[in-house]
Amino acid sequence: MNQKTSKKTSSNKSNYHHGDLRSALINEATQILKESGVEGLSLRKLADRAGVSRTAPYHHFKDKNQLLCTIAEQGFERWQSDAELIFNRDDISAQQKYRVFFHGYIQYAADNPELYDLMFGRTIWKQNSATQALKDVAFPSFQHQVDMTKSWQKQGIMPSNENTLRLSQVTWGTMHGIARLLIDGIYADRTHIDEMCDCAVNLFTRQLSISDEVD
Amino acid sequence: MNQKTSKKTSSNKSNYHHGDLRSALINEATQILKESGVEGLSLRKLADRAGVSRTAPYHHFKDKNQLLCTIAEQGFERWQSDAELIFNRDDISAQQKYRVFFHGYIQYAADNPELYDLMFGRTIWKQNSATQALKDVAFPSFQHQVDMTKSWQKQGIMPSNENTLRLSQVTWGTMHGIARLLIDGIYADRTHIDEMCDCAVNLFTRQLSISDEVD
DNA sequence: GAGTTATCTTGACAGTGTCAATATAAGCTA
DNA sequence: TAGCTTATATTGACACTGTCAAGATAACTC
Repeated sequence: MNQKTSKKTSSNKSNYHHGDLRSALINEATQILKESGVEGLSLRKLADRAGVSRTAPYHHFKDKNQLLCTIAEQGFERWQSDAELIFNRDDISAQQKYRVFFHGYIQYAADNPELYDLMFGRTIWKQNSATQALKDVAFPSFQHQVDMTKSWQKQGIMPSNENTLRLSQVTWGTMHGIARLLIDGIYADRTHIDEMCDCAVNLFTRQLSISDEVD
Repeated sequence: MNQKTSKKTSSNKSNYHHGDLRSALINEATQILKESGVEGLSLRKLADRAGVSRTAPYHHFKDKNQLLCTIAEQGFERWQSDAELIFNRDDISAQQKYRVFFHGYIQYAADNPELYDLMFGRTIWKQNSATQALKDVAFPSFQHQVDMTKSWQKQGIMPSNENTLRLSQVTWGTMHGIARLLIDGIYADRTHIDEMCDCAVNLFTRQLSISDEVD
């Protein structure tokens, strides 16, 4: 399929109007992002790929930031549905669930490095440029992590003597840190991801049977 | 001091040659970085601030990346000397040293957010653009973390049943993750830094007196 | 069929990194 | 001191970037 001619069924009168430019832009942008990161995603290249002029995207997104936020939104939604699947499993113990969740988080980041960078990176958050729509998806996702931590503490999987908020910040921080070191190219070797995750989970959940029994 | 006139003692014949442009550029660039991050650091603005033409910096740095690597180098050197001070203390126990080290790491990141981002961020590492000089400072710094972990295990501060490399990756990952969440604007509230650090240190070093005694 | 609105276009501007060609002056050698 | 070499700085240019303003086109509404 080439861009200029087959917008609508090829013999159509005109393609001055694209028809479904907004979603075409999102798809194309997600693709470019995957290929070359935020740095490689320019609106002009994007417009070109979609077969429209440079400024056409501005009729669907206020600016580049708004487009990026929209893509990040989708990233959160996808991760959240992945996580749901894990939490809803009833074939494994709660402790195993935590382990799978941890692995799943890192795997999601490793599988979608550029998307993860967009979701949690400074491009959006540092300059405080998250749209309301993005916040509405992201904040509950953060909160969910806290809720789950509380539940893991209650179930005796995590130490109950630590403050829940601090504990969830630390455990999330660990996942985030490992993810970042991986996707930013500092841990080059990805074959040890699983071992790293296991090690972390061991540290957070070990020895509970000895000294941190549920009350 | 203003830029154009007081390059050399003010009544000097000419200022076609700056005299010490290289270090002037590094200083000015470090300042701009601190104020507005990598995104806000342009070579043209930098040259302007230093009172030279746009392309003058290219006689001292091959390109923008090389300048950034030089600044990152200094960041590693400064952190390393900070860390040395901690490790050389003999007024506190080894376990307390680890706690101070952890807090110190996060504090360094929080105090120099943009520098930390440059040192450990994707700008340099993701595109594999670190200069040899930078690698020569950074890699030993990473390795040092592993060596210290081994020593902490031997001293019974950290669990000795975990693989040293994995353990150091996880503990470093945790520090890095907390640092990143802070400097990228995701943990807005910095008043809880100390509590977070304490929580993490507790998790990594707790209960050793019970079940993980040194052999 | 006329008018409104959504969509898309070209033109323009200021900003970026970086190359090539040129100018200046400092340093070295004879 | 004169002349040559080399380090340093300059202007001009190019290809990019995000984004605004003004105008063209076509779809939707009455």
